Amino acid sequence: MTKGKRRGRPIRPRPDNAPNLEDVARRAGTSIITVSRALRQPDKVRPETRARITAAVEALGYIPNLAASSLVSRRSGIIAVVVPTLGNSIFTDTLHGLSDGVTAAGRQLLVGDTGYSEAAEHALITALAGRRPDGIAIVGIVRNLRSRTLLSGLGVPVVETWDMTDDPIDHVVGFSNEAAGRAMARYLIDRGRRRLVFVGGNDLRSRAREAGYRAVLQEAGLATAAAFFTDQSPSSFGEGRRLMHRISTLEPRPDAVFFSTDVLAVGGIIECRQLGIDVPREIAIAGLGDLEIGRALVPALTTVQIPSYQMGRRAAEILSQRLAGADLAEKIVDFGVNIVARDSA
Amino acid sequence: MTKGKRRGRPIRPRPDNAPNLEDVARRAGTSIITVSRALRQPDKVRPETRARITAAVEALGYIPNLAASSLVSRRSGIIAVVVPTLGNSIFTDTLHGLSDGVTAAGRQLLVGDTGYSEAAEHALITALAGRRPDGIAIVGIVRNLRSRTLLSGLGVPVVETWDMTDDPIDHVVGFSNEAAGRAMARYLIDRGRRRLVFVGGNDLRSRAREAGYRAVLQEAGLATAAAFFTDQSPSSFGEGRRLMHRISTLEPRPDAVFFSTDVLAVGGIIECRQLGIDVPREIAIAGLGDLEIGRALVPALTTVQIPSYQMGRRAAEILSQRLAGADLAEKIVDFGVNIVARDSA
DNA sequence: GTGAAAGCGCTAACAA
DNA sequence: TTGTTAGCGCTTTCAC
Repeated sequence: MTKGKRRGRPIRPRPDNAPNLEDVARRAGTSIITVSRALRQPDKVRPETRARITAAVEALGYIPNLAASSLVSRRSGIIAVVVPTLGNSIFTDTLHGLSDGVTAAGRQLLVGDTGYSEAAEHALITALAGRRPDGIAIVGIVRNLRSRTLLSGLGVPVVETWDMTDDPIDHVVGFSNEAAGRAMARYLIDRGRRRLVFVGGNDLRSRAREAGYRAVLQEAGLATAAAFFTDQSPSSFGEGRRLMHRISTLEPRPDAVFFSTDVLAVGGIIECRQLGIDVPREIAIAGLGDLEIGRALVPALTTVQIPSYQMGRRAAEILSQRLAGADLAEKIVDFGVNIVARDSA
Repeated sequence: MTKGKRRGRPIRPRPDNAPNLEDVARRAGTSIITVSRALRQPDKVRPETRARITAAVEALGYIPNLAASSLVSRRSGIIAVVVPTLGNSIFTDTLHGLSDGVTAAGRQLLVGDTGYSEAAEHALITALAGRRPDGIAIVGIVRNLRSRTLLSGLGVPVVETWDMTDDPIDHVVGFSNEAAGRAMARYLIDRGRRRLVFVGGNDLRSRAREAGYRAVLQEAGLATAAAFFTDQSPSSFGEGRRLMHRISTLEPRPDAVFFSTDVLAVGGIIECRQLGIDVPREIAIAGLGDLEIGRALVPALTTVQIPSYQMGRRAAEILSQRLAGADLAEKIVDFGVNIVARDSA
């Protein structure tokens, strides 16, 4: 069969100048299926034939069209990734882990961000689903029921990350934000702090941290934590400074502040230093995320460690295993909560 | 023609349970082409027919297979993105801009990182090319000739970013790293500094900044800048502290340090504060990138502003315009170099 | 406004 | 080891 012309009426030549299997086959003096095999299962082709094919591929600069491949093989080699925002390195670290874990298997990342909007999330998932990804990774837990139904109906492995749930769509690799709040409250109370403040955002993760924090205070019979909120997302160092400034005027003055993110906490430390407040003697300051800046800062920031990169890495591994045919019993991976005690609290 | 069975010998039913156009058409009592049209050009289909189709789509949860679509239409709706690393927010900010600029047009981002390796870069570009992306955005200038040839042979618009060149593969949206180095050297000299140091990494961008910095020193007849290098990539706050510590022991002590990244510079400021060195009175400190932390820090960091998000945004716009048929004459977009004078220098 | 036929580039199944 | 045939799900072309 001649390229660009079949039984019926002649059609115009391919407008795409990219060579295809037929071009390579013709040049190598073999059939297209042999070329296809030489590329995918080289040992099934006689070395001699293979050499001619390799030369032809090289000469033509042939690059297989993966759209055609995925159409027929039903494997796209794509992992779809949904992120709340690409503007926060704490999430792109997870993306980084995914990338590292996925490229080893020759797969690629199709990425989209939702801007924390459920509507945008659903639209994004639908759009990504059109590519028939082999697997899906999501930063966050999907709350919207339609989205959950859509995802579980896709018939591909799904990993939710960055939070914990009893009832993942498929897999979850994360940690409990509530447990993080609890742990930090306990830590601060154990160090003798009694007038605790919480600072966070309005997103679900931050709210969960607050809930845990408050719960422990209540159990300990302490006054409910004063709480300060920011609408910024992602939060900023400057916002941390502003909030700390307001907190410093409270009467009686608090002796500990748990900022829901390291970024805010670092701002808090900077502001304390400006105000001449001794951290941690007068006020203990703690954050969450274990950003590198917290380690370099003086005083070094006490924080809840979040294995952002590792969660991505692990999610990628789970997807890879599932795609290799494994039937993982362990659907829930809880990285737990680990407080890094440093100087600020 | 019945689904899953044609003229020849019967074949097994489709193993993929996802509904296709034929399923929708059957349910809507029309033909597949009409369904296709109803989805892509709704006004070309009678409202009545369209309603039945919409209902069928809804009922079946039909999601078009974009692999099939891109195979035949030769438009994939994919923008391929090449990033040196996903571990540095300065680059993922560009990714963020790309995402925002690209999703408006209903396209998606296929992302890969190279780890700064030319070999990995070539492999990645090849892999991405297999998806037949509609456009390609690259963080950095592609140096490897084979990669450049490959990219220009793809027949799709390409935008390089984050650096400047006279000879882009197609388009470049960036700034001159050498000019950044020059500008900062001039700034420091104009402020009366005479013993200048450079601190940077080993990557090409950092080297270009250093070259510009040194050139101005030479023109001004000053002693060549002492230079300190880090192999870390991305650089860290801690590394900035360590390097600053070493610099503080130099005799005679320098009176200005230009760190090639804000991250290093912030570390430098922290270390100075620890050492009791007055910034900027004793030593001026400057960075590059205009990270938010530099604004919140005390003293606030003088830096070279890098419009990371905007470069991504602009790159996306250029790709969109090209894909809409525009033949842009302006191949080179230089964002220029803008020094943000704050307290540290 | 609607539809039939052809075919995008590739791989699965089977045959030689 | 190599080749033939069918067809993945969709859009393009052309006809009605």
